[in-house]
Amino acid sequence: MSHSRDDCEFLQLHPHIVEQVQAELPSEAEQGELAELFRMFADPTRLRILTVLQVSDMCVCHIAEVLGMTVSAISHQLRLLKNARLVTARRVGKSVIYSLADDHVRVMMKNGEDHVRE
Amino acid sequence: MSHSRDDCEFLQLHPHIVEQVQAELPSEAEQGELAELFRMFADPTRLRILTVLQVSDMCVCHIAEVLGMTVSAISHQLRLLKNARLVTARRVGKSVIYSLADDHVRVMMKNGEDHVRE
DNA sequence: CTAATAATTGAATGATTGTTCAACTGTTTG
DNA sequence: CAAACAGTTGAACAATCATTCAATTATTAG
Repeated sequence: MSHSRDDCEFLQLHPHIVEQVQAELPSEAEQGELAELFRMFADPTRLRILTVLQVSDMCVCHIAEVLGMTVSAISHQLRLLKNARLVTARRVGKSVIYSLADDHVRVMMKNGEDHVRE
Repeated sequence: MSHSRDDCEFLQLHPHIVEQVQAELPSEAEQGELAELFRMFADPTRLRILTVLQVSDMCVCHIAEVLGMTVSAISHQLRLLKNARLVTARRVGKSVIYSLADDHVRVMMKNGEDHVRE
């Protein structure tokens, strides 16, 4: 590190602020989980899948058709969304129908949209 | 594509569902902006920076110290957060003090935390 | 049982990205 | 002015990741 701790003059005026703030921070494990959750919404394809499922439950085949992508690509992303408990799957005959896991997903997306609209 | 549109029997029962759902979807530009917003929260370091700034405005030097990372690494991430209008910067002497841009950031994070806690 | 449809999976590939390092710009102090 | 501090920036590197392709599982129809 070219900047070591003692380089900062400001720190000498507030010698305890670093420890104080550190004490208030959530654990790294919690932050990691939170980052993983946001990461699910951070990819355009996953976001579009979630948007589609807000309109209607759908089989993989339909989702792929709506988004103009391969079934394989969609299936890979659905697996991530399912592992993150953002969607659930139920089998109906040969098809597997995916749904949003709960309303929290809608809230998260609505919140993001509000911020984008400034 | 190994699965073409006409392969799906379900589609023949609901021939217009794809077009109906497509018509309700937001534009790709909107979805892209939304994904970019979520991407800012999707990295542990950026998330920790935002958490630190929730406790107190801080100079780059302090943030680096609290998180145990180099000033350079923090500065790179702060640039992304500033471009996304999630933080603002003001110069005070030799230091640059960073702050959360607005309360929307807090809302977004609180929402994510609620979902992580199930 | 065989053929066809629906979906999943693993490996490979190309693109993106977070951190490091070194060089650089601003600001203050002597 | 020169020296020191605070922060920024660009290139390079390693790691992560989304998509493709091919092979495979599961279900249904003939």
